[in-house]
Amino acid sequence: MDETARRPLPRSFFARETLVVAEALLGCLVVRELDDGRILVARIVEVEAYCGPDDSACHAAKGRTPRTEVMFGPPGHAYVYLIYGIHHMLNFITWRDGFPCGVLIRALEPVENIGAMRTLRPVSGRALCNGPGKLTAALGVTRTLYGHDLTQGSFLWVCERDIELNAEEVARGPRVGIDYAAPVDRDAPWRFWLRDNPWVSKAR
DNA sequence: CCGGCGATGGTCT
DNA sequence: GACCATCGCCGGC
Repeated sequence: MDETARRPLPRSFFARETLVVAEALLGCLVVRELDDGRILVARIVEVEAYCGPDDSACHAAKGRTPRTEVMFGPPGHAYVYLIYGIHHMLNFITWRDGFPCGVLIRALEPVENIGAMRTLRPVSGRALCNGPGKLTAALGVTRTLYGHDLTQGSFLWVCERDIELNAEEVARGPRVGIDYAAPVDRDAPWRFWLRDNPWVSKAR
């Protein structure tokens, strides 16, 4: 990847409706700069949209709290939280200031510096980053990146896709792991993935 | 290959 | 004190 291709996507990319951003993120590259300067690159192959206070699956539906504070701010920032006491989840904040919503990154296809990823998460095969808790481990993403500005080109950012993507390559369906949500939200087809991509997470 | 279950800690009631 | 936007292990096939 050359230097121009590593430019971070601007805030205007994230400042669109969450479903639009979610689908637009497919095929894009996540770039992670470790504290020692090493650069890890991976392609986004699966995401889920969480669409504001009226979406009962969205954390912000339960109100504004210290944890969800970043969701209520401007788009283009990282929302990282811990789930089940073990796994970090990585989300990108979308749309507009004051409307809490975002996109969960659920699976990545490793592209560059895979050896470093396997040091951070020593497993073989596709278990490296085919799940939301796996990919944060493989990229060394923790709560220290909570609220991080994704448009600055440091530590964590996103680059536009470097491949062609046709509409028929994109699949969509209900989100995973939100049984507690209202039926209308449980059933909403707000999970997007690259059809047939082997790095997509196992449906649970 | 698969299904069930325990781990583990921050967050909110 | 309950709830989790999950994962890995273990046992059964």
